Amino acid sequence: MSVEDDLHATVAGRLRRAGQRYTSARRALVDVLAATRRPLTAGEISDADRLAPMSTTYRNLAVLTQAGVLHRFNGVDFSRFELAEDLTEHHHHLVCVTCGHVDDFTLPTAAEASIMRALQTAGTSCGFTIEGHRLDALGHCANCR
Amino acid sequence: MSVEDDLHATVAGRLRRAGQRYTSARRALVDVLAATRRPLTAGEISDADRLAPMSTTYRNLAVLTQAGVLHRFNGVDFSRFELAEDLTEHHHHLVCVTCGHVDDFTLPTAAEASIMRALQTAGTSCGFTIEGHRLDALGHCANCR
DNA sequence: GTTAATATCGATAATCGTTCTCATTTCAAG
DNA sequence: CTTGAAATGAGAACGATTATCGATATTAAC
Repeated sequence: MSVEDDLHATVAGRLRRAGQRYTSARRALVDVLAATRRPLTAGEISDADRLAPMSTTYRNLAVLTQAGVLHRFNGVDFSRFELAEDLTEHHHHLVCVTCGHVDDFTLPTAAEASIMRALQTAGTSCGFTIEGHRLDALGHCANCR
Repeated sequence: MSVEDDLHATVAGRLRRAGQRYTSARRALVDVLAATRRPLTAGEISDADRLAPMSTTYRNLAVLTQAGVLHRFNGVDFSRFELAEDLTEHHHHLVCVTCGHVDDFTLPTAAEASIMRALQTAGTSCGFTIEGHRLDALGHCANCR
């Protein structure tokens, strides 16, 4: 069983649990995101997926997000989507403040652990239950420097 | 000179440098944000500012952001605005993924330093020049738990 | 102070990413 | 096959944000 089959099997399971079907349109959408190392906008996904209709793209993005397959985060301009972290690996984003380009990167597990410890401490003192975090590095990419 | 006067003097300077005036509407907007410990949406600011017209609120939010007085932050639902960090202090956000509420919190300086060190290392290997970071904790607030 | 030049205000229209509607098509089960 | 439920796709609707433009206020020069 290839790693792609493994991914699709996991996605199919999550959709089934959510009472949804794993149609070819949704499979194509997952393939697009699995082939990229950065979060994509709905327009980029529609383009990459042979210009699928926006209504279908948006609906399936919502379904897949609801089922825990995708993760949505809001940029300055558009929303972007990526595979949920437990389907890939925990990572962070390098955001170019000039052109808006986003790349992925990872931190050593020791750094991750110390961040989560610090957040737990701060969160409980504010009455929040911390479940995750979002750490973006802001700067300039090679093109915009 | 009170701390509020100091803030207003700094804001006036930045607007002047940007070729803009510090009008009473803009002063009122800064006062609203200075009196709050969390980023506010345009609607909240308009409400707090005696229901100022949305068009004026949005235009002044854009002007003040352009001048480096405010920082725009995209929450789960709407955009939110807060005073720029160099006018207050470096801090992070607790974001409730259910209701979208956002609170501020700070980390010990040791934790901040180790985060920046880790980001510098990761950034240079991707060709990015790192200038800052954005760390948000995601979870549930006291109401939504 | 007056005045002219210029920037801001505020009501409204326009924009645009996103969501909703609904008739048509696809899918899975019997 | 049939049949019923779910998904699709074209287009309308929505809503936060932005642009427009005449009225108003502020600044600077006299």
